[in-house]
Amino acid sequence: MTIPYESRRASGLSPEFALLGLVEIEPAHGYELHQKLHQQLGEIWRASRSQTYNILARLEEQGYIRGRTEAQANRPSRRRFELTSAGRQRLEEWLITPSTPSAHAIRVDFMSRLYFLYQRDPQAALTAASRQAEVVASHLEELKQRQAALDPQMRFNRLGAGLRIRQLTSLLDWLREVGHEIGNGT
Amino acid sequence: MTIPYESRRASGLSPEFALLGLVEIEPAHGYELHQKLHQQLGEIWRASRSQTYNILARLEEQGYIRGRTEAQANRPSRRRFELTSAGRQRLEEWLITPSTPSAHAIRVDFMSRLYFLYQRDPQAALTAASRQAEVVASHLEELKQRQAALDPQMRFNRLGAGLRIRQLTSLLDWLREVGHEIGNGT
DNA sequence: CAGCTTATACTCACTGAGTGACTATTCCGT
DNA sequence: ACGGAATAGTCACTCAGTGAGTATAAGCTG
Repeated sequence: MTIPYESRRASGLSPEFALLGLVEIEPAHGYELHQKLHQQLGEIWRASRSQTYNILARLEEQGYIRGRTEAQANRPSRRRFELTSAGRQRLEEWLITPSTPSAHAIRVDFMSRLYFLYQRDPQAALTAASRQAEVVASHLEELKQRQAALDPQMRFNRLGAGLRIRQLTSLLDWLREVGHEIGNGT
Repeated sequence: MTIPYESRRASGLSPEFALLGLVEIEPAHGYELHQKLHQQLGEIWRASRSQTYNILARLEEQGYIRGRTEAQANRPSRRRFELTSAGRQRLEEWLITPSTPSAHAIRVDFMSRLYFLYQRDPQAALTAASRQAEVVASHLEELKQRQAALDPQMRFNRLGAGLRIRQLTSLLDWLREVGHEIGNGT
């Protein structure tokens, strides 16, 4: 059995879905997508240009987007990408699936999801935020129990676990605040 | 001019230095190092066995460690690694250089440093912690200013920046607590 | 108006992170 | 006696991420 990609690499996030989302809003070529990523989600993702192209190439290879070369007079020709139906499906699935409860995943993956959901419907974003908060909260409980069970001798392991717990706690606060902020339109 | 490795990849942390540190304490072979990494720093790093071997291979290629194959009767032969002088130098340098001020770097890179420093001399660990706290604090100020300067229209960029600030703040609290905890020996 | 930088648009070759599957042998428990 | 853990390591792979390079036209500067 082939283990699906998502579970194989819960970390290792890249702006893959953000690019799918941008392409869905409007088909565009790589250079343009890279710019949008920077302007609109620049505090979230920091992909280099070649990284953006890399991801687009992979997405095309995997059949989630399809690019068509457009020749231009007086300019380098370019490839305009659009979603395939597989890509659309993948995007929709991502939009309704909470991120893994790590600080990093929330900051990049969840934030991207929130961005796209909000554009469609602020209410959907609100729902996503509270579902995400639940996932984080339950993971937090789990971590707390695990820490309690850690060998007290393993001091640095405990400290490490303690940091995680703290970070998740402040993450949770933030998630709830985001819910509020979206709720009452600023 | 070649840009040095460290600044090229401030993120992308791997248990590279943790392995150097373990080898310094006691020369060992890969399997053993992997186990120690798990037992002693398992809450911090989660490297697979092959990942550990990968890193060891690279470290050897780069001249930081040197491995000698030991044949064993009735067991697969193994390679015992020890630090080279370049490796020792690299390790010492790492030990006195604060981590980049991101949550992830603190959790893995800084924690590892603290672990090794503490074994040598709790006082050194204390110093490292307060130096690290300074670095984080100053980065935090920078972020706050950058957030204030962000276009308020870019709501999601602001939210993203806000989250970073929160995470860094709780990080800083934790760092100071760690200082205390080390200070009064429990 | 010659010459410089900047913007457009993409390609390539690379190092490094991280995983899973595989090879072999020995020891241990049932 | 026999299956499974433990010991010890290799291999081939995908994905993350960077820097340098290619080519052309628009814009501006002295």
